[in-house]
Amino acid sequence: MSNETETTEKMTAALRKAGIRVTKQRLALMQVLAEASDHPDAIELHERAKSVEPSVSLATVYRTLSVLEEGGVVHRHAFEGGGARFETTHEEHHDHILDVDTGEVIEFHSDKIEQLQEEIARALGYEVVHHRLELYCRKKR
Amino acid sequence: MSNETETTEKMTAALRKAGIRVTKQRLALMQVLAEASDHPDAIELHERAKSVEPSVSLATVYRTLSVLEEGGVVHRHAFEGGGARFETTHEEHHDHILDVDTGEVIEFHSDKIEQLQEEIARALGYEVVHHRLELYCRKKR
DNA sequence: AATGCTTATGAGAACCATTCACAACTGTAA
DNA sequence: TTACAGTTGTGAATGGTTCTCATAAGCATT
Repeated sequence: MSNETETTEKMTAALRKAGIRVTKQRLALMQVLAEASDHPDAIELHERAKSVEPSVSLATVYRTLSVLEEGGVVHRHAFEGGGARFETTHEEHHDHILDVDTGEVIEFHSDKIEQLQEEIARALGYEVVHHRLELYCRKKR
Repeated sequence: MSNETETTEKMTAALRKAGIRVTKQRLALMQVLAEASDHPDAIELHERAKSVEPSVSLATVYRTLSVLEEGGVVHRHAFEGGGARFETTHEEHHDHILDVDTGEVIEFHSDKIEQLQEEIARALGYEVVHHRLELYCRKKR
């Protein structure tokens, strides 16, 4: 059994379980997302998905991404400049460093910062629903 | 001498100093910005500016906001949902809490968080050019 | 005050990412 | 295999923002 078939079967099972119909378009996009280690935008995901399954339309990419986002499978990021970029949800929450010169995205996490955020919100009578922390950076030389 | 005239003169001087032509549209928008204590978007600023000087067009609002942003007079924020929102640059840098129910914006600042950000970036070989920290919150009850 | 040069303006078209509308198609359960 | 609800591709619509271009206005110089 090839790896491809294996992942496809897993995805099929996951969709069935969630009561979402298994279509070739959805499988193609999910495969592309699973293989992506960067943070592609919808256009890029559309390109990649088309090379797996040519019948995928951009509208379906957007529709599927919304479904997957609601299901907690992917995260949508609105970094500065350009459209939304996506990544598959993985184990740990993290924030992002963006290289302002290359556009590269680096992930990081700080419990201390998260804790301080909670404290600040609490002191003002709020509780944090979610947050956005992006460091726009330049490589030191 | 009325207060209005006084601020108008100050703004006129500031524009002249920066080598930017003084127009009634720019004065109107700057007055509106100076009076705003919230974080209005371009449409809202256009509404307010029109009530001061009816000839202000939306295009000019956008153009002027860009000029003022480049000059460091205003900050542009891209919070989740809807268009950009603006505020006049004041003394201290700060981040934002957004009430997810009301859309209200609260400003806060944490030296500790800023310091941790620097440390994290430095450890990864980067220096922070600017950052974005937004806490999407709900009022505690 | 009139001149001339340059920049700013209003109106509406253009843009771009994203969503929508709808008729055709397809997955799924019976 | 059928029937029906969920999904799809296409192309049009949307909404915020920027652009184009002819006209208007600011400002330094007479």
